[in-house]
Amino acid sequence: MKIKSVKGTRDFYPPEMAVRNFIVDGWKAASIRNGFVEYDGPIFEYLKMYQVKSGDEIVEQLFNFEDRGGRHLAIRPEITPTLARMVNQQINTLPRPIKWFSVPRLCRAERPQKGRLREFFQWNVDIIGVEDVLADVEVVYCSLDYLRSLGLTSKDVVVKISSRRLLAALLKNIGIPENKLETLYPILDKKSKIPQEAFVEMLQKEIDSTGAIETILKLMDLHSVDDVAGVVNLNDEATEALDELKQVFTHLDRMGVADWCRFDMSIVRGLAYYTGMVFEIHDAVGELRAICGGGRYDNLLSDFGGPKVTATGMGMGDCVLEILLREKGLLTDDLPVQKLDYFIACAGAEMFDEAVALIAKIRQAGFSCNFSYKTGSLGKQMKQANAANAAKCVIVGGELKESNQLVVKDMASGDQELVDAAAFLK
RNA sequence: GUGGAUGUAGCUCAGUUGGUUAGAGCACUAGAUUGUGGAUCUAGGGGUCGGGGGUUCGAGUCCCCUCUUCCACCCCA
Repeated sequence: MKIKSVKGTRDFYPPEMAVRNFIVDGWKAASIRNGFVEYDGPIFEYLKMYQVKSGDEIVEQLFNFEDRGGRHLAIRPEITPTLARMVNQQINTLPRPIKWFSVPRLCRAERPQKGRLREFFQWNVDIIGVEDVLADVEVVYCSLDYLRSLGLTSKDVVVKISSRRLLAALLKNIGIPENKLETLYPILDKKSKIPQEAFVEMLQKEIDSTGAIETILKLMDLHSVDDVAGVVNLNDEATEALDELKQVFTHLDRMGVADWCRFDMSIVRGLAYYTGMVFEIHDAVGELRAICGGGRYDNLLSDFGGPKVTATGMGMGDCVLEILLREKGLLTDDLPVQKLDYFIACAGAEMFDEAVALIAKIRQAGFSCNFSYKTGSLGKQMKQANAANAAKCVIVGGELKESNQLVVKDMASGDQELVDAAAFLK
């Protein structure tokens, strides 16, 4: 029976693995440049852990199962709950601030479509224990530092920034009752994804005051934090939240990434989990789903039974990123699969034993080394050396017996030289 | 979960109103080439035409079901 790969999964043959490593290695390097330390958790957790934050409807969207001990478990669809659990467990001994990153493999039981699969990798960076908005800014900066390192520019991607805190304060300011906020957030989040009329219609279902709707529409179109005060009279909470967000943009400017960023009140983010600054990074054209998203979540640790500790972070998936990089020509299919230091070619079967000894010696010296199992023609072995991406090819031939010498050939230049076997690798 | 499109070799695709033994390019393997790689030439392997059922003397081709992949919706942590 022929077994197929499972819906929404990918097989990473060496060329695909090279692409994955290219992306993941970049993520790790950027994390380290920005002072983050790596962590990881288990790939499955108690199902209950994901229900705490997202409710029962989440169960249908993740892979869950019961183990032989009757435990209800789920393959992780995100790593933030695991992070919260891990930090809570050792909150009293961990030095703060906690700046951690991870590149977990995640699974979600959703229907696959462009930029979304059932199994993927997601880069996460989080800062726990810093209340200052500088931490939020650092998370944004770190994401941009990575994207810039790939060759993307502020013409290719845009960071859309808003604040949950500001949004809540402004809505209350224009007479929206507190208990309406939760229903309004998902609607506002749709602003840029649906036609204007449909958006207004959805607002009308929830809000009676036409004045309030007009104000919301004006707010949604603003592109600068400085214009907010001109649309709404600010109460103390709104003023404070606005000052905080202005501070975010000031820091971004200091760090030299202000031209990548803009204020956009339609960035709300799905769940009620965020408490402060929120952001998404999109392709400039706006044709793909978000490359990256994140924000401040000050209540999550306490929601998971820990003390009240502030946190901010972001996640970036590999699927949309790969599509964008290909579109921009920053990812080619001929990415080098793997390099090899030495390939040993054996000129004549009678030299094979010496060749085998040499291979072991090279590997012991810490170099990568490969060879052909068949002592066919030398030309054939050179072909293999080439296919293996070898930097150098060592030919073991008559010279070894005649004068104890090896032929070392540089595969890139084609130059070759005779080297004393005793001095080789010394 | 809903809707639309799709499926022929590892990949990209031909395949006439239904008609003999289903083809090409690339890739792969071997040879030309037992002391020199990327090129060239020659040969070869590789297919239950996604799977199952039906119509027909006869199905890659027509019909039904199912699966996959892609796209959109729902959702997006």
